Amino acid sequence: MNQKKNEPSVARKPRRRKEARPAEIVVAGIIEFEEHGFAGAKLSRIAQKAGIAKSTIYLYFESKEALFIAAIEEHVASVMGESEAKLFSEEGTTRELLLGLLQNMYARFVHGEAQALFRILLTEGDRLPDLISEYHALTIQKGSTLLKKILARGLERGEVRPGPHLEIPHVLIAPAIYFAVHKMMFRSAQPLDFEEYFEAHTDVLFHGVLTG
Amino acid sequence: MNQKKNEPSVARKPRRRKEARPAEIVVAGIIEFEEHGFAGAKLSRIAQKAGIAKSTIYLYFESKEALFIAAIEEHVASVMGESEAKLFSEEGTTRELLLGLLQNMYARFVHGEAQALFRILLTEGDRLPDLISEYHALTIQKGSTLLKKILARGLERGEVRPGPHLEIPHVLIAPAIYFAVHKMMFRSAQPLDFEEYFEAHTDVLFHGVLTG
DNA sequence: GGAATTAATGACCTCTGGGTCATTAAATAA
DNA sequence: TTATTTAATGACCCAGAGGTCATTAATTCC
Repeated sequence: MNQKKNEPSVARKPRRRKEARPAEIVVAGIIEFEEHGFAGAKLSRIAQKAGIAKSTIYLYFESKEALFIAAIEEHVASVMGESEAKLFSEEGTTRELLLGLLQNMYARFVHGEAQALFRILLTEGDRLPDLISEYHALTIQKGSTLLKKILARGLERGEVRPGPHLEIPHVLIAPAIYFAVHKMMFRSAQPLDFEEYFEAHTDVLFHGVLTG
Repeated sequence: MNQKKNEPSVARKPRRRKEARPAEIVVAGIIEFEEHGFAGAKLSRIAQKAGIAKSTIYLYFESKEALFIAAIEEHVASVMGESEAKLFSEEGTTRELLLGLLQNMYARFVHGEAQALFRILLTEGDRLPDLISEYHALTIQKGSTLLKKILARGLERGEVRPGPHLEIPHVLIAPAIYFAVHKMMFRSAQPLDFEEYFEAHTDVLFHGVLTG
């Protein structure tokens, strides 16, 4: 059973790691999956990005699909984790609370790492219904719940006018998502100026839902 | 040079077409590309959808990439073609004009065929800068120009308040795009109710930019 | 220092999928 | 009816990518 193939040759440079490897592979994987999608991603390129051999990936992940899922899962957790509890601080005017929420959203989806994740899930989400649900819960669900609270509080304080937006707050943050989408599609063709856009968004939003 | 391979066998059913074929292949291709992206799309599956053999595709298209580009180009033209000139009819209140524009947008991007195209370009646009530019010109560019006109007219008539939205009208139609994106990602998880959403959108929009 | 362990490797296997081509049969011409 | 043209086919080719495995060398254990 022992044929004499695999005569390896000389000179390799295998310094050890171990705990670090999986994370490195995941990082390289995220980049590759974001650039090429699942089908277009190549394990050889991921390995290259991570500075290892292709076969090394299989020491830590069972398959391309397994790596994909692990990578997305970790990214969902790490990117969407913290920093939402303090947003609803009960202090400040409704205007200030909304402004803080929007700044947070733009920071995440337009400037931050969440954009890559957003793009991957938008593209490849059909194969990952569970992750989509989790992502939905961590972003849209959580965000709109928070928004509803802010609006309800504002209504009590007389700062927010009544209307259907109290139940469908998505409409209010939609321009932020639109900006992210626009950036993904048209960043080469015709980029939007962020400062102007942000001002237009808040301006319309405030005039649209605030009293006075 | 004449080896005796390809001993074909019996019984096929090749009734003729000819002018119809390319269009059929394009339709099957659009569906396949929308479902699986460029890299994930299989010519065998496209052929199957079109009811022909895989090799028949090569009678009409040079390669997978050529088919892809031809398919997208045709779809951009056919889906985005007509029906925008009459939107700005100079008659009616600003409110009515805006309402008409929004209904048109939702009809295209949420209910109509433009959604598939939108998804493909969002996913695969990086490889097609020219098509992206064309698409941008036909949709965003044209739409925002029209919106600016409506708003400018409204400003003159005293129906629209001044503000940064006059220059960045994207903010006003963003919720429609958001709805389409939400539908693409979360249609299984948590679909939005269209009627409610549309009402919230128009309500916030009108309060946000109209006077009185 | 030597043996056992194990992180890492690259040659190799296999199969899928884009692409080619000789052959077939329906349509058309003669 | 026969010959010619051509739309269509399926067998085939082959590169590339996912995945496997015997081998290697750094590390650890004694």
